[in-house]
Amino acid sequence: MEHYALKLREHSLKATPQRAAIAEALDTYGHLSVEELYEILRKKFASLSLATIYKNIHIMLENAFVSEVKLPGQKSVYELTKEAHAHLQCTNCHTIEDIALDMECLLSQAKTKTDFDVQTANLVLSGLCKKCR
Amino acid sequence: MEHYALKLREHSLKATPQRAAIAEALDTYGHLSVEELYEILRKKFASLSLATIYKNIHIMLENAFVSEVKLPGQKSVYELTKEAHAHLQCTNCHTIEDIALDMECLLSQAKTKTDFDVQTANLVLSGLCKKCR
DNA sequence: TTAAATGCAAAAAATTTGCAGACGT
DNA sequence: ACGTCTGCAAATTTTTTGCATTTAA
Repeated sequence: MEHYALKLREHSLKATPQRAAIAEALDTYGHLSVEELYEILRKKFASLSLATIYKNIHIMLENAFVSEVKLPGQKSVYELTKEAHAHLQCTNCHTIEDIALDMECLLSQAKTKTDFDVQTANLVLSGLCKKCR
Repeated sequence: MEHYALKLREHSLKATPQRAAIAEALDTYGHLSVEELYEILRKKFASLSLATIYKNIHIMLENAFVSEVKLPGQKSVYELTKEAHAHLQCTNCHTIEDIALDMECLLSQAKTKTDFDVQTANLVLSGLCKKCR
């Protein structure tokens, strides 16, 4: 997928096959933990090292190619960086869904109540998905 | 502080001195990581074990005596469970502040846009505090 | 008195580091 | 060709576990 190579270079990342595969996996699955990425990529690269995953996740976070999602009571998962959005997770089946929410109503409250100059918001909503309800 | 012993028992936790000290430290400092708790309590209990901190944080989470706060790019910190609230963290000095926000404006959006039955919200706002601005 | 908690040591899991050889640009 | 990346092995760091002893209720 030359497509991922391009995206990588746009973020000043050398386009190695391992990195393209990380990008592809995240694009396909949406949200993956380090361990999950490792298991998926191992099928493609028999000699893949976990250290490679860690090193790449780090540099990809620095370059904002991927973003970390911290879920309550679970390991972090990673996703390709997209426009800001919140996450919705089912407490039963643990499915994660992206959701675009207008945060303005919160930011205005925050502006009134604190002296902070708020720049970013990280929001995770938990509940029951349609199936598990 | 017999006060903390009572609170602990209300959450079905045996009131050991170590647990009361964890409660007191969290009450005093607001938000602490495992390592910070360990360093603080060690002054009071020379023989304190890190394992004791871990075991207690776990059971206190189960019993909702404490809550975990996951901050972007950092280790989790813990706080005494209070009514739901969001967190505000300075990206420069890393100070954490609690803030009560009315989330209704988000929950109504979520209700419209998804099939989830949303139960809880975890929100961390990041920005610059008054001093660091 | 009894179930549960502590502390210790060891084990396991997660993450990081250094380096030689391979590879992208 | 150069600087960076990969894979490996080892080192670190973080978290968990088992067990003997102590302790809260």
